[in-house]
Amino acid sequence: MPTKPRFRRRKEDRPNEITEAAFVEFSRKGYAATRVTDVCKRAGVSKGLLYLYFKTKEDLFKSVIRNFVVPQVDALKLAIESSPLPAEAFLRGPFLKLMQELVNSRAQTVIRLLIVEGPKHPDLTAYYCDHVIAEGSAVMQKLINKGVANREFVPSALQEFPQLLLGPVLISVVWKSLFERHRALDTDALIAAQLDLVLKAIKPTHAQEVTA
Amino acid sequence: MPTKPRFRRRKEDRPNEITEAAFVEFSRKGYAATRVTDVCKRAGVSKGLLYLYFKTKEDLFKSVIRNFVVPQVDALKLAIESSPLPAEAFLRGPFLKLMQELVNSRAQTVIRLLIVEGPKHPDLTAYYCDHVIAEGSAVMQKLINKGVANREFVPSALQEFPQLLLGPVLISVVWKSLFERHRALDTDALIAAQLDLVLKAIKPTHAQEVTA
Amino acid sequence: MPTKPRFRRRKEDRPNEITEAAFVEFSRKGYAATRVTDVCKRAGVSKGLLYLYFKTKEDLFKSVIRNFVVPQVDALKLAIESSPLPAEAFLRGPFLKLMQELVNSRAQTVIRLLIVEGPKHPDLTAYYCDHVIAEGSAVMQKLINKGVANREFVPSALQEFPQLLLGPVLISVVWKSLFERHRALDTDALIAAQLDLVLKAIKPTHAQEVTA
Amino acid sequence: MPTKPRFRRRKEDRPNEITEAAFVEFSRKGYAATRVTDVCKRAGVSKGLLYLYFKTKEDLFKSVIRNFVVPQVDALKLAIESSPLPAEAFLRGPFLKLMQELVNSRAQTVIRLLIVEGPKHPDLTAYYCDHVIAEGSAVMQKLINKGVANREFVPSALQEFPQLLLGPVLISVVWKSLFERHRALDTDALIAAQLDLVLKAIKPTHAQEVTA
DNA sequence: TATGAATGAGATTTCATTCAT
DNA sequence: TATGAATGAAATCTCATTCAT
Repeated sequence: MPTKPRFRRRKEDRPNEITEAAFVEFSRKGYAATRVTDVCKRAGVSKGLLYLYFKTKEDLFKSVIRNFVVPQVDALKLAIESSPLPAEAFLRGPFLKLMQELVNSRAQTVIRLLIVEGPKHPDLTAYYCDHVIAEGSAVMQKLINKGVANREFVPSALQEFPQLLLGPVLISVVWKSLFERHRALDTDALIAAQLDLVLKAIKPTHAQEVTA
Repeated sequence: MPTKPRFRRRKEDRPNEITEAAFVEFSRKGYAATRVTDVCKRAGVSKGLLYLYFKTKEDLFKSVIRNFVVPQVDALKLAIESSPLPAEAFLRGPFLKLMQELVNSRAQTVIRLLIVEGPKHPDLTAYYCDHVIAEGSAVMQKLINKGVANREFVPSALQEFPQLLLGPVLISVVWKSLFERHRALDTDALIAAQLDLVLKAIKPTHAQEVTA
Repeated sequence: MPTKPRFRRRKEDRPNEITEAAFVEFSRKGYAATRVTDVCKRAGVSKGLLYLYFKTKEDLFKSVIRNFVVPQVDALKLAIESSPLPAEAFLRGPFLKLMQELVNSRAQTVIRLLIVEGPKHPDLTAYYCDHVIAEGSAVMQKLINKGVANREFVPSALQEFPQLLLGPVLISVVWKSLFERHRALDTDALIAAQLDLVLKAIKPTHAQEVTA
Repeated sequence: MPTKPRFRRRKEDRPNEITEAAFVEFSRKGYAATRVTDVCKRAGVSKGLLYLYFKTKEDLFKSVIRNFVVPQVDALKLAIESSPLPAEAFLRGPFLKLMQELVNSRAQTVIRLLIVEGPKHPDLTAYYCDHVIAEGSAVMQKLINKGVANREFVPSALQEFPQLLLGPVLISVVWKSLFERHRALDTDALIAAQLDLVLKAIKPTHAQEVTA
């Protein structure tokens, strides 16, 4: 068997391979504690090559965030917009599942990294704000509004603050990274509970139905 | 013998002064980016002295967290236990105010620091878990249960997951540190909205009351 | 067989093209701060090709020096030897002009590079010493001596140190690279002044002429 | 005998010790090729300490230049201004000696370093221009003018370009660093020759004296 | 010939921690 | 107690050079 070739020459794949490795390292140790060398080792690449594709460590970090964030939001948008289900059914079905999965996905890492490093990178948070927060909120808002229009829901503050649905997701993510080893939390149940409470609050009561 | 000269600080104050200075520095730059020297400068103390009281930078960090966390929880416990108000009135009154204040208090900093550094310090998160999470949850749970016992509230998942009330607090804290400069968020309204929705969900409806 | 296509450069030109590009880069940033990559870019050539012609960066440097130095000296030699003018007329005419031009020519760059890198490359300075210094001095010496023989000039230390004529050239070169932006210097006048003073010193005075 | 103490605690001397060491290293290898580590080793100091006193390597370099330049110029100024000698006697005596010594002094190194690094550090050359070039020229100019006023000298371009006297000094410095090992040059004689020629040119001739 | 992706040694700089005073 | 000069390990980043293609 031949020795490992020193050169591999795969220009197109390299940036992704490196970003992937960086994601893993960052998610384990956080940005500051991750050494560029470790990323290189994981990617099976020399330091020089990493710096060929990413001007600085910070650059690499931004690339990690951007790479893993956009697909998620797009998936959500697509799911909501293409679904024929009525609002409540959609929320209790695909939407709940998506939120529950978020907690165990890479989103967890990205959220933690953002919380940590965000304040130092205004351009990154601006990007995130526009592409994730704004679009995500808009899409959820549209869904709630559709329900109100349908008479599935009564008007409520949720129309203004659709992100309330994500409160337990954030709690879960933080919990998992901090307390999971000390105390279990059934994040699926937590997220479902919030959805349930909120739906109970915004669904017309019998009295209202009668009145209407 | 004369009294101690006033310009000479009493040594017992030193650790607190240092912790206080460290809090400020950590909250501005985060743990990794804070230099011990800066903490010393702010505290008006030499490096040697700091290392007399705190074995390592990490040690200092833990002290910061512990110092600012316990009083908060104690205040909450006291407020809940000593209040004569019925559950809903308490939630809509003092409790809401307390949650809203949390967002602008030092809690914000502590939460961010914990998220960042927590994973590296299991003992710290264990401590936090026991003293803040567990006690805080217990106290909120007792409050909800009291409301249920009173027939103010119907049974709900909130009894199992009282932390759902804090979802919007966490959202607010994260928002403030990341997105505030790009997009405003009325955190008071957000927190109030969640409380309102949840109360709507767990208060007996007319129908239920009649039935019951 | 058809003629070689014109868009394909003939390989014999490549080394010169590279040396030319290197000259430009070296003269802008100095040897150490010039990256081989930049030379390649300027020459429109890949790194591999550069290293085909020049074993190392140092090698390239030496080639630059040699390439631009020899023609200059040859021009001077030719000018002096083929000129029918008497010594003073030659000095005040073509020689002065040549010196003045030197300051703005590539010689400036070469001199700076030599001063910087020379000490590290004894073989290069040896080459330079033999081909530029020795020959240049000899040629100027011959000129002065001719003037003395003619009775245009009286004997003087200039016969031993003809390089004194170049003092202001060196001053000008250094000045231009260091101080020009802060303080202007009329280098043409400076060089002319030295020539004038020296000629005044070595031309026979009336008294001497009479005596003689 | 005890082991070498790790700490020496000589705050006041350190910057000078380090600058001195840096001077030696820079003068041997030039700025770019000198490693900070080498300077530290020579100074018997850790890298951290060097960076306590000098923010960057460049900073250290500037300090080297400034430290060795000012005393020289001050010495020249003092010598000229306090001397009772007539102009020619001063030039042939103390001034000649000073120029000759310059070649073998640290000035040689400083000049080489300046030529090499100057173009990259406009602030440094500005400083040098003001403190060395301007003041040096002014002081030489005053000397020449005094001689003209005295009728020791006739008016000449030397009044405008006193730096012509330094031409052979520059030649000598460059020669020593580049060609000395290949070909000897009697720099003392070279400098004296220039002075002699120039004086011959600017002293009144017999004819002129008679006429006048 | 010709390319340019890939290497890796080595440079500068930072900062938590120590300890002579 | 109290100081802050001094340490040195370790991190990021650069660039001359190589070699599979």
